[in-house]
Amino acid sequence: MQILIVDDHPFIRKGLIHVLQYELANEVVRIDEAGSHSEALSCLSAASYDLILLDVSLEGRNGLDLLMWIRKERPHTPVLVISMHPEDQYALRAIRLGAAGYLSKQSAPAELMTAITGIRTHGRYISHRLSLLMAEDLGRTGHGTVLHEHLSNREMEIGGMIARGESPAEIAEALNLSVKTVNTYRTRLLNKLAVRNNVGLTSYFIHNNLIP
Amino acid sequence: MQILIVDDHPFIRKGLIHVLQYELANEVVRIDEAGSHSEALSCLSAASYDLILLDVSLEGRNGLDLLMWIRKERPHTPVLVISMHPEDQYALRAIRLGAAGYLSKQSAPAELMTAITGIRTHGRYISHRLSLLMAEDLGRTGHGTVLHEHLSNREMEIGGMIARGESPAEIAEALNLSVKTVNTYRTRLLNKLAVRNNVGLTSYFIHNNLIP
DNA sequence: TCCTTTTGTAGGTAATTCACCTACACCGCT
DNA sequence: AGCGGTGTAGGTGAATTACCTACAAAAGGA
Repeated sequence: MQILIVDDHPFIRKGLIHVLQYELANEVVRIDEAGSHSEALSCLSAASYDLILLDVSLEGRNGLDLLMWIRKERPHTPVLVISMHPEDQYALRAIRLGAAGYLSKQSAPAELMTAITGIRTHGRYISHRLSLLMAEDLGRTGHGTVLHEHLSNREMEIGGMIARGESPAEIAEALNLSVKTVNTYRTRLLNKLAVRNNVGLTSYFIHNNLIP
Repeated sequence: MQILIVDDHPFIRKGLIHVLQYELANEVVRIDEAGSHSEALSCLSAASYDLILLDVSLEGRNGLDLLMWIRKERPHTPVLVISMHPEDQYALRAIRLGAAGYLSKQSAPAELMTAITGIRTHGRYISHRLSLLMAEDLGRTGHGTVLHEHLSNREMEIGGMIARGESPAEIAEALNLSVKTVNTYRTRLLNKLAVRNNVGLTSYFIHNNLIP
């Protein structure tokens, strides 16, 4: 069994490895680690995996686009998304993007194994809480009570960066976009969240726990 | 050697334990884990420790008040603060509150050992980056305990208005000042609070309950 | 499937704001 | 008498914001 762990926190990687090695002691397991988007890409091009554990909050920006990449390029490799946010809107996004499961870092190590077993047998692992979230989400289709559910992934990503204090120029640089484009997203965010400026945006993101 | 790890992410706890056990293999080490404020308190009342590893971002943002408690009740137990934020304002706060060191979760596991050795020999571990931050901070704010303690009334007032989303022009209008003056206050606020822009200012005001 | 909306991208232009610097009166300390 | 912090404000150039337009690709609905 070959597993790839993508997370920019070395200690979390070690923790995951620790648990995996302990729990899968009776199997031949090879675990690779990637601490960044680009490391992940080189691992993926060099080897194939039976499972990828992916942290969505890679290096300040969104790991979801790595998930998208994986889903497109390696559609048969299951991805278990791990997040430091409590089970929340990221979970739904991840699942919609084709993640095989979603686990919060608050989870007990035992749940990791449940998730892995679930993925190996049914190809999916949906925690109880997550299924509730999904049901709720289905029931709400459309007229969202929560403004930010209508944000696209890109908007969410850029919103987070703005709310973390990065300047338009920095964001454009980091994402290889034009400053103009960043500004367009910003405008759309302000509209969708019904706020007037970056300050309102930041309040929104903080109060809704959209940023760490 | 007795170590207490306080972190609400089980995987980070496992990762830390993994590294510690590996690195301190030739010593007798006992490691306790606490996943919350209250678990930490019960560990602390039941045993004494040679070192505490503390995550500042415990659920309700209040890892720092656990630090305060420890400093008051167990002044001789060194606390190494660990955070998922990159080395930033939290670092300074933690150090001011008496932490023996500060480590970000992005750090390499090796740095954990450097930190622990530093703490055991000199009682402190200050990374290079952190020392730069501290110098910068001293040069800027003197020896303030709480950054916003040194805000004048006018600065506080205008800071609040900015953090509530009012534009410079509106503030000037409301207070019968020149936009230029508002801008001067803003600049002074950014310096005193050690933030880069209105977004940082807003985070500061929100997280410090300076606005309703 | 066809039509509409959303999303991702980006250009233009003008208004605002930001960054950084200077200035100066006043107030409270030492 | 002087020093540092506060309240006030001007100047200048850089950056950001505001508001528009545009268009291809994807998604979604009828």
